[in-house]
Amino acid sequence: MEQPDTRTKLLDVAEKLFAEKGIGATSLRNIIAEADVNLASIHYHFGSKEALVREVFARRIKPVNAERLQRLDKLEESGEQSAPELEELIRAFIEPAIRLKFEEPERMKFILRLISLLQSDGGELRELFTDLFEEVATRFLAALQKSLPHVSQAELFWRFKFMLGSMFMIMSHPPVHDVKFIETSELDPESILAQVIPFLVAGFEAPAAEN
Amino acid sequence: MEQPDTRTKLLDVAEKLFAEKGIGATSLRNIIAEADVNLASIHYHFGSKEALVREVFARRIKPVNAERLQRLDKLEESGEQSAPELEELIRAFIEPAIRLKFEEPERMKFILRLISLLQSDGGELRELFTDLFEEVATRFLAALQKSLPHVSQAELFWRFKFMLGSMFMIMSHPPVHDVKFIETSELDPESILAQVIPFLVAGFEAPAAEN
DNA sequence: GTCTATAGCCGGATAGAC
DNA sequence: GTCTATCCGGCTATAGAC
Repeated sequence: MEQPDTRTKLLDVAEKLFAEKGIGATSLRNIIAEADVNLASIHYHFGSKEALVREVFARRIKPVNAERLQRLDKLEESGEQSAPELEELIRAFIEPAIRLKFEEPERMKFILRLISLLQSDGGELRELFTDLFEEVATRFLAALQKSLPHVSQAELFWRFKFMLGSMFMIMSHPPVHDVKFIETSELDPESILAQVIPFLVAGFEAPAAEN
Repeated sequence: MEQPDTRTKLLDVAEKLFAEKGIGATSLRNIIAEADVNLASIHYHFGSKEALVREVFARRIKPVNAERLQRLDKLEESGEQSAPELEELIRAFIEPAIRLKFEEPERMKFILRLISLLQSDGGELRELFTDLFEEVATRFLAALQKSLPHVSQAELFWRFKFMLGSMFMIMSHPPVHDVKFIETSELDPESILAQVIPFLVAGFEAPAAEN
């Protein structure tokens, strides 16, 4: 059994604690206690708490976004002239995150909660969110526009945001202390995809508002 | 010009700073500095930081949820035997929050960002979220079920969560430091409702997944 | 690369005068 | 109800031995 090095252990523990307690509420001391390493090692490996936070996110998000772009590339290649199908686009965006969440729970169970936290953050974390997602958002918005030419740019923008909202709700499910007013339902990726994809396809295809 | 009392001033400033910097990152000292009151006054009026946080949320959320329930009551009365229309139900849920956000921006501009923060919180704040929303969620889920008898309970639950996700995205719009990859579009409540309602109606009515 | 020790600051909370 | 003064613990960061 390979022992993770200190740097990896720090990232793992930080990720877990950030997801459980929030970033601001997690101190470096909390992290080094649970990782069973020395306080100074965080500064040695990352330089500061802020740099640690950035690395916690980047380590997980970059591969997921790379997969999204790769799938988008494939869709755009194979279609060539005709625009990719809406459902395939949505799936290319949603599925990499969902599959990771449920199929590699040990690796991903914390970070996906954290991303929705990033989104609603009002502070400096927001900038990090933009850095990490700008390319994916731009490319997918353009592809969606080609598949839905009758939807105005403003509408498409909102529908894309609503899609993000649905994804964040999935990502932060189940709540750490489970919400009482709902029954926790199926948690395998297939069921969840089967729930969210038809919902989003119907939403994207909804008739335009007559503004 | 009526001067707000200390208690109100504290709630206002706390709300603003929580939304801007996050709750964990906002200290009581930040708050009393901007409110220009004494440090001890927070403990005098609220007892602790945690109690202040609870009150910041409750003050804003309770009236919105009361309005939602009132509108739901009316829909259920007037329909009597037949179930209320789906679009009306969605509107009764979404509209009170949206209208407040855009029509009373001074009063509501901070708290609505905060609520989406509550939702993605993994810690004790989650409990507060449940306390504040349990009744509304239960009542609306039941009403939606009656209007959509062919949708299974599990599906309805997810679609309800997706609706919350869309609402949170609206609430946290625009991001404090605006995201670069999107153009900020229309910000009046009518346009936004005209975007979100058709999206959600279509999503709720989407054909069931063939699991 | 890892550790101890500590600097120096900021946090929430409270006692007690007014 | 408001204020000052203060307790005491936790925080990030760094210096310097090994």
